[in-house]
Amino acid sequence: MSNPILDAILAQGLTKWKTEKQRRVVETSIKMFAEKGYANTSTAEIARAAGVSEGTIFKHFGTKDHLLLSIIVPFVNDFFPVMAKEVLNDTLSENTKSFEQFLRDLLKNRVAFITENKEIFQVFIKEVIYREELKRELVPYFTKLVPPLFTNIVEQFKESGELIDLPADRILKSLLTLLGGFFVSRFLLMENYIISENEIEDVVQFVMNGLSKNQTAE
Amino acid sequence: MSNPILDAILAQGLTKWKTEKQRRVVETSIKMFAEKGYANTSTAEIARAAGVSEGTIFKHFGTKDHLLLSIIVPFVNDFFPVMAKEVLNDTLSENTKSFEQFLRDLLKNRVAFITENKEIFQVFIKEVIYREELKRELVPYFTKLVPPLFTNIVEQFKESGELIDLPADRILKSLLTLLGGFFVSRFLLMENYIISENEIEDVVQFVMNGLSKNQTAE
Amino acid sequence: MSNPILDAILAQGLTKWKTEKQRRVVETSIKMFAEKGYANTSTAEIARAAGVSEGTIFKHFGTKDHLLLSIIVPFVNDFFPVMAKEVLNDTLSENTKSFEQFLRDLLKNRVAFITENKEIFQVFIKEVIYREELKRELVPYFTKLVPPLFTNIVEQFKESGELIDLPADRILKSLLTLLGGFFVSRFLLMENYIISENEIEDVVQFVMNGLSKNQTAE
Amino acid sequence: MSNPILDAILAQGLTKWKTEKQRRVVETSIKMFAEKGYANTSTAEIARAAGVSEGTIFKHFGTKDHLLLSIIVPFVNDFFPVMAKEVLNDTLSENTKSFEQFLRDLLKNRVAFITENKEIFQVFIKEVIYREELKRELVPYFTKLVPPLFTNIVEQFKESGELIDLPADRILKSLLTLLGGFFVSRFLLMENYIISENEIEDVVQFVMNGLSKNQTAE
DNA sequence: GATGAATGAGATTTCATTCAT
DNA sequence: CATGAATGAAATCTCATTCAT
Repeated sequence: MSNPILDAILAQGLTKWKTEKQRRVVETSIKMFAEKGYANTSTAEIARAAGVSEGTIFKHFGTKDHLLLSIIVPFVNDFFPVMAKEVLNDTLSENTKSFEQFLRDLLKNRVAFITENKEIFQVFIKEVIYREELKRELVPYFTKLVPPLFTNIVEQFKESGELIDLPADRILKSLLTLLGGFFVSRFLLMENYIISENEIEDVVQFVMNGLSKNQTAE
Repeated sequence: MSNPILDAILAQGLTKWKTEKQRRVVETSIKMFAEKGYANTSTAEIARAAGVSEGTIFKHFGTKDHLLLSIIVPFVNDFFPVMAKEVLNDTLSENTKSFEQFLRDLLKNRVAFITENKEIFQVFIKEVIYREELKRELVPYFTKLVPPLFTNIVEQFKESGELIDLPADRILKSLLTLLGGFFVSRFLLMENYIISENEIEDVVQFVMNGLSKNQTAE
Repeated sequence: MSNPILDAILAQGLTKWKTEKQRRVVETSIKMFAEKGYANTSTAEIARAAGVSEGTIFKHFGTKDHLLLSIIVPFVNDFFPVMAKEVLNDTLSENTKSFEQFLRDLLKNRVAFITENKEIFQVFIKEVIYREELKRELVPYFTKLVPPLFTNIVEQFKESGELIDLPADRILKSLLTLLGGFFVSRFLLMENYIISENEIEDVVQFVMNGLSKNQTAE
Repeated sequence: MSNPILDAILAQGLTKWKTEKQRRVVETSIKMFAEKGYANTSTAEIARAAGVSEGTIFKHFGTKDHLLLSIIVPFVNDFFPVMAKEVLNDTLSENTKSFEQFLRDLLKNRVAFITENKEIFQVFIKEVIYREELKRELVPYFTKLVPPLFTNIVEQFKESGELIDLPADRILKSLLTLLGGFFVSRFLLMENYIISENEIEDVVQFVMNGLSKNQTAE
């Protein structure tokens, strides 16, 4: 039942790094893990690039693995909960008149967030995909956490008649697959790529109307 | 300008593995690279699991890196060209009456292919995402190769009035993003997952009509 | 219930070292562990003194700890079983007329054996005393194994009237304490010390008659 | 000719530890050294367990080695001199009528002392046996110091006719070997073992009369 | 006096690769 | 073609010790 990585995730408070050198280690690690991957980055390289001794890294983070978690955990703690509360509820209850608008706001918000944390996002995705143990522990965490966040919204707009009359889980599967592919392709495959408002709008339109022509007219 | 990996890709003929032991090495490597990633699999482990000596591996493959390429290259050589010729042209000229039908056939075909080569697909994706040098060399190869394959088809169905009136590159971006997300999520994140006909149909419908309700009516 | 070190002890067959280099590693380790102790001997030192690379050590022995066991285990397997069968039974049934004679023979035999394996004996004792985990696993092994070997003999000579009329366990406790102290002091504290026939005879006399004067006569 | 450890032993006065934190460091070190040995206990562990900073340890003790000496030296200074004066002389001149009684008193006294200082005794023995340099410096110290303490007594009781007519050094060798084995086995191998009056009496009887039956009779 | 961040030397361990058989 | 012992470079990690605060 015990899940050490999730335990670590939960245990990690909001404590930010105590010293300048620790901060430099984390920042450097993010950059190097994002570029070459965790397994291809040595602690010696990190130490050199961060201008600290290797001892310092291990003094503070214990193991290289825990250094990785020290990067991933706060990101995970920020990414989904924030999505849950700030984005979903706030957006939904006050401003949003339509699912289309909700989707547009969500996309803009998450694109902005990931653009700001692009390298951590890369590290996170790469390691979740690459390392079986991380996948085993984190993927269920998401698949349990994320769909419920959206189910209510989808149901609501199905009732209002805006969304197609399919079971919410099937709607979400398509939607999340597209959004996942969107983020991964844009932030992992196309580096240095900047997502424009127009592109977000294309995605929104694609989600809403698909590719066939005469959806609306006549 | 020289590109060693592409060179290797092109140089590699259709030669299949000569000896039983070589075959076992390749098969074992695929399994282990798929599960733990290239960087986390040692040649000693492969040798043990394949029941050969480490010497044998290096006799045949020279380096561990070349062993990886010996796995990836034939896969790449199969995946896209086959897609190009067999699927696209054949499908298009003879059977296909609509883009929707083309998309359905393409998806079924590629789902079948990847299901058969699931582990190699995992190795391929993981390493392309994980290792900068591989990404730098292979991603442009795809972005140059793949869109042209589809441009004609998209244009054709735009003219026939089935597809929305957007520039082909924007249509393709949305489409390929979705399809990429579909394959990656189904084959990398959800292991042991079997894709049903129904699910393919859901994707097709989503691509064609999106999520909003009143696509057709009134 | 499982006991990894005992498992290793039992698993270890009579296989002697396969290669010359491995033999040199073991021999060098014994010398260095005996002199400076396991914890104060680095694998780098061993490699240098044995004329092999560090890699070779770890290729064959896996860990430094397993190298230690590779030394201790065959020693343990030789020391006690041999004592049990060859020394006790053979000596007892055929040659021995008295407990005194049995004790004399036993002492000579074991002194000869340990003199031949002095350094391994030192390593063994030092590590059993020094490291809690080894003690926890090996001490019960001895306290279960050794006393039964002697109980019969003691009982037999109690009946024949040669030995004092005390419970065998109390006799053995005194006897084994003395013998243990004898071996440890002579082989661990006094190095380069050679045990003479006379000294063995003194021990035998001490065991039999103690230090008080008027044991026998008048 | 200079002997740093002996120098330290002599230099160390009766100064007890000045601050609470120093006391905690020493106490914690004794426990941890006794359990895992000096070499397997890090100063970081000691600091954590003692609730002080690592800096504090080095502030007071300079080096880890000196911390060990700060434990061993007062013990050595207590153990033998006290034995010399209080036990030997006092006991001898006033109360003791026989060697047997002297031995009994000595054993009771030392058993009580070591029982009280069991962990320090363990540290002391372990490190003397384990580390060559300590052995080289401390063993001669004992072999020079201890036998003279007993020679007079042995000679006296040889003259009085109680003890066997052997050279004192041979008598002492047997006796000290037994006593050493007794203390080491009881306090190092059998932990949590409590030595009873009966057991002491058994040892005394063994020393005086040995194991053979008809010492006295007829 | 006390702290604990930082260090660097060195320890153990891993691993792709070589090569004699 | 096949082996597996051997290597050495590099990786992760440990730890006594220093020092600014």
